[in-house]
Amino acid sequence: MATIKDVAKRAGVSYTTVSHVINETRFVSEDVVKRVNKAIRELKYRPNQVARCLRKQESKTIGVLSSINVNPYFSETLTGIEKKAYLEGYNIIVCYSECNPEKEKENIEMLLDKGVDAVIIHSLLDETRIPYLVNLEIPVLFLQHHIEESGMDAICTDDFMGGYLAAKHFIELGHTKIACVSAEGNDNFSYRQRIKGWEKALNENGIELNKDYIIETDFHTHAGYDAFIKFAKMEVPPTAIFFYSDNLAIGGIRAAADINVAVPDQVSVIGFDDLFMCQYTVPRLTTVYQPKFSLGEMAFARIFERIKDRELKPQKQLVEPKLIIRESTRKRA
Amino acid sequence: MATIKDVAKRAGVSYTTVSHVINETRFVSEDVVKRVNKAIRELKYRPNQVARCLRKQESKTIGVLSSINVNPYFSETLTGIEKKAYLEGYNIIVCYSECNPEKEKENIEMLLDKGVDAVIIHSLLDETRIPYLVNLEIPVLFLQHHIEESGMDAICTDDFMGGYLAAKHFIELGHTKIACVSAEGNDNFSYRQRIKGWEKALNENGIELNKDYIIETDFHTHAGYDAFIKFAKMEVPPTAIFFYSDNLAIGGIRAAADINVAVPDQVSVIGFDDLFMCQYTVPRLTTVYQPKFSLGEMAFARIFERIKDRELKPQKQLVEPKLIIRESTRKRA
DNA sequence: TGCATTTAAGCAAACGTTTGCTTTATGTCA
DNA sequence: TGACATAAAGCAAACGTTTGCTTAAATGCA
Repeated sequence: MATIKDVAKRAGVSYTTVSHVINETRFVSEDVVKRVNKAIRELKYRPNQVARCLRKQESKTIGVLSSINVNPYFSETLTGIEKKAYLEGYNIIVCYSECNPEKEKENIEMLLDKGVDAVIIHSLLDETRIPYLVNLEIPVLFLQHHIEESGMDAICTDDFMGGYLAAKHFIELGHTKIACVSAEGNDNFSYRQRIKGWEKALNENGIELNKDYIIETDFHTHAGYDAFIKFAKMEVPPTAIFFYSDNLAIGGIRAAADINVAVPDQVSVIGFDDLFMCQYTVPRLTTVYQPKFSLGEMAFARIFERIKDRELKPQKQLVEPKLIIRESTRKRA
Repeated sequence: MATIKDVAKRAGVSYTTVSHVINETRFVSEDVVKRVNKAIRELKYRPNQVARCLRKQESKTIGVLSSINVNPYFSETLTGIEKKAYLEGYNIIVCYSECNPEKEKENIEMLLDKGVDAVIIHSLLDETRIPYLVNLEIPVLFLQHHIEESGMDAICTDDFMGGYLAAKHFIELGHTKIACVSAEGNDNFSYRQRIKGWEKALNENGIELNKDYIIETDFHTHAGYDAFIKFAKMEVPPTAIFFYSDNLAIGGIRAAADINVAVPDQVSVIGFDDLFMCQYTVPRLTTVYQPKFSLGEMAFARIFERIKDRELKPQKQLVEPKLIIRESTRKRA
């Protein structure tokens, strides 16, 4: 591989000048610019980013830490981040914490060692693990997670609104026995918000929250399957079920088919995310849409701003979710 | 951030010695080792990987180039790569070519500029774009793609066998009007193999290949939907359809539901990949399983071998697929 | 004791850039 | 013509490591 010195030699100038030609950091006479560019072309020279990074202390690389990758939801967001990053000449290093605090911490350290310019955290980490994040010297942005007063950026779907919309839709359809399947309980920031919005809609309409109608479980599709069956077997089963994610809801409607419960005739179902797959399930899934791809794009756009202007104050951006009505919900019989 | 010089000063030794302590590259007296390690702990020193990379010409980072990320199949493979990489202290930079030759090339160049130690290509790139890959000085490995004589490693599912298994299953169930929905025609290496295996099974059983029973389309779920309807509307519709991917097959069975064609009673359906989702569709999808996660793990393991021993000759590894029989296939009525 | 050998650790160049400071050549003006 | 300003480009340090070569001290042996 040719270096800047090879280019300089071939063009008959100092390598300082070559550097200035490449970066357009000071005036160079037309004639010299031409010679340098010619040499660059002839040698197929490309600046070594590692050396540049060492000298400039910026790597044009950002780290993305996800918890896992099983849910297509994560990939779509990642795609949004990557797309925007590419346009600005940035690369992304992805790590999966697998919800393991040890791996999470190690990953963050690896990212810092590699000199990433910023980190996007798209991980359901619980709050005890924040301290070592707060005083990194690089910008940190949380996706779908927000920690008050943490001094970090956050971009989140308005989960409260999402939960509210789901419950309200059920109520408008005449349902009162409304259940909910969540992932992961208290650690889960999104869930807490959704359930609050949910409760609000119930309260506004004088429907009491029945604790038996809430199942907390994990985020695997099969957990949705099991939860549905549990509800169906209750003495007074709910007539409407809100699943924390489409992934869970898909398990739910599959369970319904297996035990001959008709969705939506007997039970209405709402999911969350609007995965692509919702358009292909039987029945097609009513769900709360969140703009996964855009969330990724926004995340990069924001972190890029912060990289360029280190004085910017952290902020929180909320993105509006939208109810998408398909075939899995219906007026109560 | 503390540097190696800070550590050296604090421990009262030269920074050469600190380096040797860290890397265990030469004997250092017990006493000095202790002092150095103490200083490292006290300063929370971590070696700067950028500087190390510049000097050693190895980055402990590999590049992964995917075409896109819409199919969960990609994420699962990526997860396998990441997991193995993490265990060896490697990070991965992911890029998406979006099937755009320009972006693909740019991405490869960016990866090289960043000094990645190897590249895994998980992209359906067509063969015209190979030349600039063959003489990179770093190992290159193709996932699910193989180019004869290219001098590059490859790890592939035995697509020929996969196609063969699918067709044979249909034949054993008594089907003779057997159709096929593929993605992307001739550029697609996997597809060509699958269709060959497919043909072989047909030939062995004296069934002629009916060109009208082959639809070539793209890889989107909706393309599977449309293809199913096209087949259903034929004068003599097929009684069995093999979809190039589960993603397409899922579209297909959704179409069946919409036009009241019973799967599997009227038409049997087989997919390919064994996506997680196959267990939750209605009906559950019979499919050709390929070990997506393991493929990722194998890919990293192999590329790691090649990084460590640059004399290794490129090789091709074939992974056996497996037919998973669920509910979408049945004996011909 | 004196010389050769071994042991432990330091010196400084190198990796490929960027950038503050300096130099050289040219032009301007009284 | 001489003093000074300006234009264009070069020099060399710095980024934080690794590593070949060297040095100083300690040891072995006659």
